[in-house]
Amino acid sequence: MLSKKTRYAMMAMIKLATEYGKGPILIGDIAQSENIPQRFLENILLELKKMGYLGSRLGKSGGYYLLKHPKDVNLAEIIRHFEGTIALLHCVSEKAYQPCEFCKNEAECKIKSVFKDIRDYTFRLLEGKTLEELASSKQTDM
Amino acid sequence: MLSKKTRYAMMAMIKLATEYGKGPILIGDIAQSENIPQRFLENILLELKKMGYLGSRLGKSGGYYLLKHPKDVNLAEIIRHFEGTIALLHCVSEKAYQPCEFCKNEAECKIKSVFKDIRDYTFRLLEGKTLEELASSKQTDM
DNA sequence: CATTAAGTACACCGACATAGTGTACAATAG
DNA sequence: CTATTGTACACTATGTCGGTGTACTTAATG
Repeated sequence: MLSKKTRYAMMAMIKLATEYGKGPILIGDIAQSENIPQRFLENILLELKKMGYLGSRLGKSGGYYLLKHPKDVNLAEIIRHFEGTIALLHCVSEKAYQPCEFCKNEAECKIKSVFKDIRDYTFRLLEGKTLEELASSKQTDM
Repeated sequence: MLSKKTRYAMMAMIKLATEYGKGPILIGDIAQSENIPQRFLENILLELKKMGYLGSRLGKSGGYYLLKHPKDVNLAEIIRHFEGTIALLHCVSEKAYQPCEFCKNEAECKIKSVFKDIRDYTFRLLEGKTLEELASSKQTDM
């Protein structure tokens, strides 16, 4: 199950994608339209900024805005950052791989192949979902 | 990411499947061969017993044994029980469905369809992996 | 230049989940 | 009867999640 933080991050990014090119958007506006506690959202947006996705402007008429083009950001990257990995087991993760702590012989492990298959499928789908696509279908929010 | 408890449960079940029909297996033997802390494993086996998968015998020559045939138990049920759901979002879960707390119009939500797709694929694969299949390939452990 | 509206920084916190452990008891084989 | 096994369940240590508190910095505007 994804954490709230991850879901909030996705929602905020999609919102910012729908407003792409319109200049800075207030945290408060995002919080309100996406139903996210504002103080929590501040932390998340700051984190997304440090990841290089967002820019911000201080002071009056400040706010956050997408730095990258919506077609260049997909759900896989966002989820991977906030969840640590896409995979259900470390031993099948690409970016957070750790050798299995139990397996005596990973190559022969049949469980591993199922989870690897699941991770690959999941990754492929999430990677294919760009903010552009998600924003365009957004009469409604997530 | 799956919890240790879930992984331990899967491993213990596979181990018991490899010993299916051989009578009760000691907790200690499972703990040792699968590298699971014994006291923790006790809790897990008890839980699996309450789920109806395992039987047990007390006293000398006691232990746990699979009640169901290994071909009648799959990974999906085990994971679902210990993780609560297979899905990454409640709103796409079959067994732990909850309406999306954010979505104003779930039917139109494009994110939902991706996660539904992922859940369905994951479930299909895990459901197809029976203990019988996993035990037969088990020169090595998970 | 003062005021006000924004984001920034980061420490802190309560609640809950995870991963166990302690202790005492009950059943069974031999 | 006794040793060996599982049973029961309360407890605990640690970490993560989902925030909040407080003070500060920057920028627009009038």
